[in-house]
Amino acid sequence: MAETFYITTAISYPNGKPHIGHAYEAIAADAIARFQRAQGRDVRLVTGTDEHGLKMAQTARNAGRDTLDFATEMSNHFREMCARLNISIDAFRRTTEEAHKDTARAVWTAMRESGDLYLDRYEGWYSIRDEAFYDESELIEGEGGVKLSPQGTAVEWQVEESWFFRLSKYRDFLIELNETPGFLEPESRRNEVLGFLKGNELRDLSVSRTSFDWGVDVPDSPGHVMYVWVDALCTYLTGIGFSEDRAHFDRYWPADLHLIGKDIVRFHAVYWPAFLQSAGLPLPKKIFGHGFLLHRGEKMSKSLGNVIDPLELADQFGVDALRYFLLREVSFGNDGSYSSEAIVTRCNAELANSFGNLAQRSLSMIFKNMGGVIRADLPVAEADAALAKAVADGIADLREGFARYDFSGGLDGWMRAVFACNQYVDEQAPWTLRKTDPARMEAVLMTLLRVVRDLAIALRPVVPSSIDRLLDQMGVAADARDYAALDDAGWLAALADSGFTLSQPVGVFPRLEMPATAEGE
RNA sequence: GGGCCCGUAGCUCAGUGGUUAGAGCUGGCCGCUCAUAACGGCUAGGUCGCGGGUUCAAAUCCUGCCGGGCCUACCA
Repeated sequence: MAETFYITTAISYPNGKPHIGHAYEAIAADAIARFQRAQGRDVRLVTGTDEHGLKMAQTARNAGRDTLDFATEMSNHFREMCARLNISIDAFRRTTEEAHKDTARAVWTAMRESGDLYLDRYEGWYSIRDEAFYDESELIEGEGGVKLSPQGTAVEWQVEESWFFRLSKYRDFLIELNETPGFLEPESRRNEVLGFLKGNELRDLSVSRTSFDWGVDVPDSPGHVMYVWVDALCTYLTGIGFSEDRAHFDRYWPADLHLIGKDIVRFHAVYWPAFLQSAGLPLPKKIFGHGFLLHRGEKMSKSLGNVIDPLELADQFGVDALRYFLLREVSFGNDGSYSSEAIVTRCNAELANSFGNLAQRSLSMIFKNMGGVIRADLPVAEADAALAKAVADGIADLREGFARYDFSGGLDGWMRAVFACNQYVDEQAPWTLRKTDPARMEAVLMTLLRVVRDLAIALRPVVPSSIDRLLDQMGVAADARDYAALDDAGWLAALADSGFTLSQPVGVFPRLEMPATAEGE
């Protein structure tokens, strides 16, 4: 049986439509999932929405809506985004599902049985907006001496009974865990978490609320609902059938990767492992906190009016162009910047001009000069072997890069291979060979067919639907497009024997129009 | 207040002690014409944020400062 690979995105709080950050994370997760499938792994990709909490209940009430109805509508925006962006999710789970509540309760009960939960009183300044308590010292002063949270939201003094989790008990465990190479990446995030863990006595965590009821009921504790993070993080367990299909769960847990934004690293690298350890469950193998996308170098915010709907970008430039751009342009783990011009420039230069045109010119020459006939029996010249080597090296670079979540680096290696192909076309000049040495021309064109096919297969996790349209035209079988196919030296002979011939090719990476006026200034 | 990360060509970035600091894009020149006015070659362009220091040698190590981002704290 194939080795498994379980990856999750963050579980989004759907208090608005998904923004480009959600799209970015989903696309990265999907590229990883498709890459691992291409490597032969048995992959599960899970995402979902975290729909509990006072904010959701209040927003629904203010809109005069039933809370669950409202949450469903908002959640569907996220589900639709995944569909639109071609995110190959195996499950989309909502925290409002009964199966998920069963998961969260089971984890709670296990933590309680470990003696890590106790009932106490929580008093403090509470911000409804942030759903968080703040220490007196954290508050800032607003106009007229009003106390505000560090985020500038209103706070009120609240006293409530609360369950607490003995986080303090896990400090040494968490330090050791986060010091483990590879557990938390990138390095800068790991430094931060270790600084937090080593620099402070960990306070026990308040993990239940009594001030509202829109949440998962705490077992045997009427009036309490679970704290957001106990609830939401358990979605990673729900997603592979924790409370529905234990064999399936056991096959995929622990997760190979929780892909998250840098803003929620602490919940994943500190609270989550402590919860799991307490509940007697294995820990995820890796947490990766990616950076944020900036619009023209500026943070997105509603007040700046530069919030861009990712689906509009997908409509304007195409899903695959958006996917390619985000993975290629941004150094994964760092913040990145995007703009319409950057998308158009990058995609035109690399997808349309360099690779798309390479494919198009190669297939077109085979169609016109060989009648589209495939031949695998032609002699291989030194230049052909050298090109094959260059392409194999570029693909190896891509695979090594992607295995480390270095997408931009991996794609850089892939591009070098594309450049080598275009140089080869120029040097061999098959349009000249057509008159001087037609047999050699055929060998050159078949060499190009081979390398285009390999480059396409390598890139497929990034731009799957475009590549499939290309490989369809090339007669490459739908079940021979993973990385194992790269090692199949006999594919061209098999294709030739099948009698397949190329038709007039149709380009799959069109040049993009530069917007007349820059978007979202 | 403490800590972490970043600041390298117009743009996006690589380069963490050692020859004249690199790549792609953009600009200029030349070539080619199979191809999506695409491709190839050549070329231009940098006080490596700023100032000190260590070293035979620093973009690379140390220190101070400036700018940006982030984490954190019973600063008043």
